[in-house]
Amino acid sequence: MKFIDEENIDFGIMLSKNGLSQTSFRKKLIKLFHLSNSSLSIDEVINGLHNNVDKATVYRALNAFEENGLIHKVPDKDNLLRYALCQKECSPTKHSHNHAHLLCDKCNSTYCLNDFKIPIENNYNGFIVSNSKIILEGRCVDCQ
Amino acid sequence: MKFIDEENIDFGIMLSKNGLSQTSFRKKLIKLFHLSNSSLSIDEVINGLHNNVDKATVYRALNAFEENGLIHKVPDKDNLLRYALCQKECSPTKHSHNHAHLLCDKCNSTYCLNDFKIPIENNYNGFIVSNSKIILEGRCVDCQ
DNA sequence: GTATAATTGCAAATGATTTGCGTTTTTATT
DNA sequence: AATAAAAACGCAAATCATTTGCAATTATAC
Repeated sequence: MKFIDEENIDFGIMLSKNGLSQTSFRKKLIKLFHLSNSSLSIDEVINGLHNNVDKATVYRALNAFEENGLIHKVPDKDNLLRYALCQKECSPTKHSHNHAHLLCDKCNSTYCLNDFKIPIENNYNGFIVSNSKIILEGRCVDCQ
Repeated sequence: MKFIDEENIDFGIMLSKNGLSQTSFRKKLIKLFHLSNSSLSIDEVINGLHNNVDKATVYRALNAFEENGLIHKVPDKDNLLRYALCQKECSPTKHSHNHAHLLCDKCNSTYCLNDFKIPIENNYNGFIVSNSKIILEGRCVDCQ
């Protein structure tokens, strides 16, 4: 449950700020993510947008959103991509997702564990870490 | 670098112990993983097996190995699957990969951080965690 | 050894994601 | 607010990793 009043967000301006064109489709798309409190699969995105939308357009928009730091990808248990809003600290040039995702292996719901801080170093024996993906698989409350 | 003397391992018996048939192909395949100290992509597997092998057969064997707890899958930065040997504590019924993978985003080399113990709980607000995937992306020593 | 079950190899199917391209919408400029 | 340039859209077709069907071969169990 998010406690942001979505009514007060101007999604068009949000898109512009991130270097993306304001189209009615993309405004609906970014709003959909803000209304959802977990990640979305392609099909969930398409179902969430009542009107009939073209998958290629959705994929292109999702990739544009990702390249511009608005969303990021999370693979589910079958390695299919899901998409989730980025944290505030993301920017077009640097994605930082140093937080865990809880992924239900039954219903595929995803939740961000924003307060879960993993003690990750920058350097492991000379390997330089620039990004981390932590996925905790299991069962959500509804699926146990 | 692994310090196991691969000459002393009977890969046929290893397969049988894990409920897999001993075929000459599968013995070569499990040996290839033991000789490698990182994860392998499909193409790396096929190149590693001199003889010409059928991709479908490789995929089937890899899936069988995974179902029987010998290997597990790690997605690379493009979400393509790579395959890596399981730790000792894996069994056919339960995969436990509570360790991190270092994944070079240039050359796709993968390394296990076996001594990296992440403080993961069993339960986050009612979500029951049964498995964790931690992927640290960055640059390996050779690619910096 | 022989029968049953599993694996192999080949070709074809599947399914998610991407691409080409002509049309429409947005952005930047006057 | 008109217009030219750039980006996005929508449709169909292409791509590419992975899976599946099936007949032939090999392994396992009795």
